[in-house]
Amino acid sequence: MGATKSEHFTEKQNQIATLAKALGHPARVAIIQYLLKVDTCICGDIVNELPLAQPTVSQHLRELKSAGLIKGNIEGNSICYCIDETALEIFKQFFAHVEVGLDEKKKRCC
Amino acid sequence: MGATKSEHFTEKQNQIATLAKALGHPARVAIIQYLLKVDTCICGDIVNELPLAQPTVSQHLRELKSAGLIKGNIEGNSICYCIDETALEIFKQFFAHVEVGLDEKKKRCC
DNA sequence: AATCTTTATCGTAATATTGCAATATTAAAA
DNA sequence: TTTTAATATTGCAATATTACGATAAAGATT
Repeated sequence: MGATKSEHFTEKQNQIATLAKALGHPARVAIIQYLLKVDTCICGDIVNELPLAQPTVSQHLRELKSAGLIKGNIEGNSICYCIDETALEIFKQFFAHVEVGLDEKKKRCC
Repeated sequence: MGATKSEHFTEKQNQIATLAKALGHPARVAIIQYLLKVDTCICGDIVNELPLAQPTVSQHLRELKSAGLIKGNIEGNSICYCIDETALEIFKQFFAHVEVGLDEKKKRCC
């Protein structure tokens, strides 16, 4: 026990959950917001921006990357991280579905 | 160590992270989808729908509720759970900001 | 080549999450 | 009022996450 039973859920449900989970930490929200704000996106800048140690930030970046929310390009010495729009598209699509579902629900019980 | 350092982040960042974290499990995604699909929303139905034991589902419902994504109304013997649209509104707003941010970013490096 | 800079990885401690059996709670039904 | 039905809570084991110091890796600079 303790491990999520992903195999019992649909691929789509797991996909949304993975994306949401990746965004489920304030540091990772902050990273996404920072990447949106600045024009350049060097990893070191992110480390300086966040109130966390470098290895911790590196770990958060890896999680965002493995979830597909960001991508990283090696640029000489340093690494350039950017938002990956495809993941955001999936997210957006899910919320669009939610919206439609809510509109179609006539009977509101709560 | 081990605990998230929420105090170092903005209220907004923590709010988004909390919502995303609540959605960061396939069972909880499935619950939201189920609530959108059905007209009635009795807790027992959710338990039957999910491949998890009743206490586990109850726990997931509590997490969704404490994050503000759903609300529960006592209805006689049973409990009626529904989606709370205000939380979804916050989420939607965040993604709208992301969208704007992406559009304004001219320099794409990755 | 030696050093510096930048980022990743390892190891590990603290804490949180997931899942469920057992049990409690509360309201309906008999 | 006993029984049944529906949810919640407790307690606990397994696993995952968070954070960071120490260290590694790899390109840049001198």
